[in-house]
Amino acid sequence: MTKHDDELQDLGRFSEPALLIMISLADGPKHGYAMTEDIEQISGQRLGPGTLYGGITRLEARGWIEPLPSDDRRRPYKLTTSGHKVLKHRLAAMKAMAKIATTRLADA
Amino acid sequence: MTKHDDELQDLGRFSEPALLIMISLADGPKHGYAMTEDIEQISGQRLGPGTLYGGITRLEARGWIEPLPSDDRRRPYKLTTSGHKVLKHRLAAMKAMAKIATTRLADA
DNA sequence: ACAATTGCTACGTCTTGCGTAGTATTACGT
DNA sequence: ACGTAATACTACGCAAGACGTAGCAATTGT
Repeated sequence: MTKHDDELQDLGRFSEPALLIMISLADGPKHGYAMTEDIEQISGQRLGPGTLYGGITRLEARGWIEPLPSDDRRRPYKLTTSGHKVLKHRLAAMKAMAKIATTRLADA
Repeated sequence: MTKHDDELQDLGRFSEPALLIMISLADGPKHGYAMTEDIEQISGQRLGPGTLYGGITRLEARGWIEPLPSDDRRRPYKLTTSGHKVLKHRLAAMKAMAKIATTRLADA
């Protein structure tokens, strides 16, 4: 497996919160609190601070998101190029899985 | 929120492994080892025994899958009615999220 | 008979999820 | 101007899940 594939393959535990955070940033840069509200809008679930900022920290450590220079107490983040690529890849996999699964449920 | 909604909403950490296991069973009953291979086929990732049987145990505890009478040393499981419903709901949510996210990535 | 595969159990550890508490700042109503 | 609510985080800690390793019995293939 190439190094390139490693990055796309090595998703670790690509958890729900981390995914939601990245999707939230797909829109454009946002700070934590804005993500909470955006995620609540699109998914119906509100992440507590522990979940949210924990996820943000891990995503930053992986290089999938990065902080932008902040003027005030807000800490905005954006998707990195790498993060963008990973998200895209992940979404394609999700769609493929959902399609297979739906067919299976329907046939059974 | 009604009790019915609770069941659909309270997904806990509806993790990747647990989802894969349920999708694998959407096909029809399978035992653990067969799930491993099926999951590898459809998702490209092979779950180790710790991940797999841990997930199975938790899904059974939640009442989303249940064991079938076994003739030999294999332990087959099937989706319960509740599990079927939860999976269906979950897939719909996944698709909706994937759609939103894809649009966001494309527009940005 | 021997090796490989099947099928699972039983751990232990590391990572995540997630709730709570706390703090400081801004916005809003009265 | 004052109090309250909302904004925006940090820090902490427990619980649950992910995941690897080791081990073992039964079955299959050569």
